[in-house]
Amino acid sequence: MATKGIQSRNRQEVTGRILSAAERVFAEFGYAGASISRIAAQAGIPKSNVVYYFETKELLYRRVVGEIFDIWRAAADSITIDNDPIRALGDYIDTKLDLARTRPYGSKVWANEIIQRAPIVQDYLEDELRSWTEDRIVVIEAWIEHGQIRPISARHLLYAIWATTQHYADFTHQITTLNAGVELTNRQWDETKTAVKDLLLRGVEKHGDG
Amino acid sequence: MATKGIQSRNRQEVTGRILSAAERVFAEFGYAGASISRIAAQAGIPKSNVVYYFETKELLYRRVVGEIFDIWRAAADSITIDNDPIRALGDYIDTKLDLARTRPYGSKVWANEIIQRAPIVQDYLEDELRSWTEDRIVVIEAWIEHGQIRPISARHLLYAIWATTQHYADFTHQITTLNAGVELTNRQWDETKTAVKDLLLRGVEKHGDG
DNA sequence: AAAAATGTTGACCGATCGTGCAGAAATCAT
DNA sequence: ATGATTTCTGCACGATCGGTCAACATTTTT
Repeated sequence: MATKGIQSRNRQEVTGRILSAAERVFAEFGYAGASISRIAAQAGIPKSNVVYYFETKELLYRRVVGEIFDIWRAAADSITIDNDPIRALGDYIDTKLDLARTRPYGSKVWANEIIQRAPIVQDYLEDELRSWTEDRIVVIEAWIEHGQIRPISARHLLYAIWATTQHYADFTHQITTLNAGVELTNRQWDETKTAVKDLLLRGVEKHGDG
Repeated sequence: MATKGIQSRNRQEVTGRILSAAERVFAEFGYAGASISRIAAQAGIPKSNVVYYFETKELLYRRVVGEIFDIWRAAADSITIDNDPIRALGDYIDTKLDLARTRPYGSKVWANEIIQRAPIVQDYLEDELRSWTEDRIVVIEAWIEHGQIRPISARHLLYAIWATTQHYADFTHQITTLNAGVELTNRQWDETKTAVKDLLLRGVEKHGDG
């Protein structure tokens, strides 16, 4: 009774491989350019097997987008009214830059989807992202009212953090090319974290040249 | 002898309509998802006519990417060693945000291409973008040496400016959705310019709370 | 006015797409 | 061991893709 049997175990393993392959292929070819057969080849199984587990290309795609959305949402757990603003925002930037490095394909899928006007996941934007964003803005504006940070635009601060952190995922190829064609080293990723926080949070801190 | 005749006039008009339609369709569907017939329909001409003027989908695409690349390059004319740093960078941000508003499709095409690892325009990156970027970094580092700005990372400052300004083009749909579903007004675009410069240039200025 | 060059268009080709489906293979329940 | 259930796979379909081509229309050149 402890296990669910070999079939269930395989089901989870195969669907996991499909999702991972799909995230990569959707990122590298876009929704229209990603074919089910390419995803299947990337996962090492026949095309029909992908359809068996996810029914349609669109349903598979929604699962991929939903995963990255949930991960990003969890990354902002530090933004609460009781936390220190600079530390909370710094942690958020660090976490998002870590995700830019470890899950670049997910970020690219999201970027592709938004660029193309969210034809598939518009409901995510209107239901979950909108309320989520408003909640964070309330927290940041409370920090301002309490005199903990400078009176900047909370909304545009969030947008700037999203833009900058996701840039290091979505534009990895451009950054690598401008880095003599080699991927960023551990040290360079640390420098990136420091530089991004330095640039963005200077404009937030109360005392300019602390 | 003053004119080139009716044919030349039409040639320019038709190719212009095709390029404009292609920029939009490539942005909204990605390279693979953009079909020649859809571009033709957007331009109001038959598919064969698009092929007649641009031969292949790839050549048409390269023309579209080349256009936006040239426009962006010109936007950074203000970044020279003789200009005041804060004013020069502020002008650059203003100009790029204007372009985000007036040429959002071009920005999206570029984003799509880089996300997909520049399969078509890798030579642009290695030849033109690389040297162009190094030149701007030299200017910013000279400003630092002359004590005109704080010693920030010139490279990451450039990346932050690119990321943030292009975010308002590439993620227009997300921003609109988070703006109660209506496009940004003139006033909101002005607020955006102010907020972006406030956030990014605070970290650059020599005297923190001027 | 005739010839040449340029522009325009629909028909067509082989390839690939998403997906439906029948049946084989493997696993589970009894 | 046997039947039920789940998993897996090859094949076939209509649609669409990028691109070719020959026929036709218009403009330019002679």
